[in-house]
Amino acid sequence: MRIATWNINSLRLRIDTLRRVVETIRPDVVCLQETKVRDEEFPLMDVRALGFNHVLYHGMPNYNGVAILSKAPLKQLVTVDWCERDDCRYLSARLPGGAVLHNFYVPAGGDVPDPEQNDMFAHKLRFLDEMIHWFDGQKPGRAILVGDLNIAPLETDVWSHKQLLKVVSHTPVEVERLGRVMAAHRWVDAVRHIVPPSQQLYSWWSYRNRTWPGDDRGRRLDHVWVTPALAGRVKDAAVLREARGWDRPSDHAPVWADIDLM
DNA sequence: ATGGTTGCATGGCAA
Repeated sequence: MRIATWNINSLRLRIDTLRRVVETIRPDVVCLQETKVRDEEFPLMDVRALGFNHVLYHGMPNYNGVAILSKAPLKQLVTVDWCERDDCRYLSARLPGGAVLHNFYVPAGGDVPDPEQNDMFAHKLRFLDEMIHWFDGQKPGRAILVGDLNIAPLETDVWSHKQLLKVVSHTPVEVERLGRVMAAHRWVDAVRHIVPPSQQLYSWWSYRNRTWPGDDRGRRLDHVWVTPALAGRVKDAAVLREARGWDRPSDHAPVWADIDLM
């Protein structure tokens, strides 16, 4: 099964780009973040026309919003409100074969990496703490976690480790928290299982760097993880980097992995 | 050090 994750930055604006992503990657399941559409206005017919007849979505006006698009039937699982607010950052489903799929949109955290000064950064850390406790209380089993985690954990996940140590997304406090989320459920980084950690790999490039891909100042914020039971079943994975160079792109590129779930 | 761009929705906020 090929599973893709993409922060689309407005589903309605980029439905044609989604079609191009689907034609290029040919995924069985697509997990979206930042759909930016309330449920009443979700473009269900357009999504079905792309071949996804089984669709879960959870959206709100203006911000956030997640969706899971699938060719095969899904079973929707209980939803969770993170940090006591329903701000549409999470959906989960059971896939054919029984594996659980989690789709996350972790808060970006604002600009100042200090929870005392910046409520958005405090929210990000609290969200990660809740993920730690949530996964700590569950048996790993067969599960897949994807999404925009808004953290680039490895030195090779950013264009300059040294220059980003104090930049939100790559600060030691966030990387340490994300490491504890991984440890809580013994998550394995499926993409780094395929692309060696020695190799630079990014999935996001700021809109503010107008020269893409010239200086290639990217970060790997989007992830696919699997539990140990599935680690040996990850057959391939990549970032669709070229999508960042398409007309009117999202600032994130899609990330996908092939996982043998049978 | 600062400002740079985008989307949603029409002012300013979050990314």
